[in-house]
Amino acid sequence: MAVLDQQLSDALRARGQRVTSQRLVIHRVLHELDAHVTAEDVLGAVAHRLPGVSLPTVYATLELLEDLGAVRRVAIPGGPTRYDPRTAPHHHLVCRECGRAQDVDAAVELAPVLRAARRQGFATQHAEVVVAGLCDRCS
Amino acid sequence: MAVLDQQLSDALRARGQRVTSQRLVIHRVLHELDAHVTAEDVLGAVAHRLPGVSLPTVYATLELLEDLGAVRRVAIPGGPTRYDPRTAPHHHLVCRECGRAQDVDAAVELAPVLRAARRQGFATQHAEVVVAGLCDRCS
DNA sequence: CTTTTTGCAAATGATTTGCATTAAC
DNA sequence: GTTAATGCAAATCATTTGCAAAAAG
Repeated sequence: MAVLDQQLSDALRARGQRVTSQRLVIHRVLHELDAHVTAEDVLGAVAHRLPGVSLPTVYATLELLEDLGAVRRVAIPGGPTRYDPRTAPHHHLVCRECGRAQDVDAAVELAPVLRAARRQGFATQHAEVVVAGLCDRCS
Repeated sequence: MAVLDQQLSDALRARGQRVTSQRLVIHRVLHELDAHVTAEDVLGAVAHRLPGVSLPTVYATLELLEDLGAVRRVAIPGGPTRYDPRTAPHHHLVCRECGRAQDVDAAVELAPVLRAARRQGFATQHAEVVVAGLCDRCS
C-alpha cells in the first residue's frame, strides 16, 4: 500500500497539487477492489475510512486519477460510468442486461485501426476491444 | 426509401408490433443522416415531418430499432448516447474533447477475444474496437 | 498566510415512467 | 372495438457547479 501512496503523492507533487487523505484512500480502495466500479461503489467503499466524504469529491478524484493514468473510464451504454484500476492493456466484456464489465485478456492486433485513425487525423490516446452481450449470470 | 419502410414494416409485423409514422420517419431519418446522432439530434431532424413528436417516443423508437438490429448504440464517456445506423461491422473513434464519434474501417482479427469471452461464459452479441483520443478538430 | 480541496445544496443533463388520449389493426 | 403507441408532465439517475468552510503547503 505504501508504494501506491508514494506513487500518487509523487505524481501529485509533480503537478503542484495537494496530497489529501481523500485522494490517497480513494486511490488505495480502487486498487483493493480491483473491479470495474461506479462512483457510488467507490463512495460506499471509502465511507467508513473517510467519514463525510461526498460524491462530488469522489467524482473529482476519479477524474484526477484518470488524468494521471491511474484509472480508466469505461463507458456503459445505459448505465453509470465505471472505473477500471487495471492499467495494463486489456479488453472488456460489457453485459447489456446488468451493466457489469469484466476484463478479457487476448492478444489483438490493433495496429491497422490505429493507423487508419491517424490517417483520419485522430490523435489516439487509448484503444481496446469492447464486447457487448450477456454475462454468464444474465444469459 | 420505400425499401427501408418495407423492411421495418415487415420486421414490426413479424413481432406483432404496430407500424406508426413515428417509427417509419425516425428510421428513415437515421439512415438519411447517416451519422452518430443523439436522441436530441433525432428529435430535431424529425420535428418538421412529425409535428408534436416527443423525446420519450424518440427514445422508445431508438430502443426498438436497436432490438431490431437497425441501429447500434455507441456509449460516449461523459456525453449522451449516440446511435449509429451503419450495421456493417466497423470500429469507432471517440473524441474525449467534443464527444463526437466517427467510423474507422480496418480489418481486425477479433476471434481471439470472442473465444476468450465465450470461455468466460459470456454470450457475445457484438464486438468492435473503440479508440479514444482527440479528433482532428479538437487536437 | 495563501491557495487548493472539500462538503453541502442546488443545478443540470439525459433518460425513464405514469397515465390519459390517440391511432393501429 | 381492443390494444398498443404516443404525448405530456413529472420523476429519476448520473454528474456537475457554486460557494463558504476546512485543510495543505
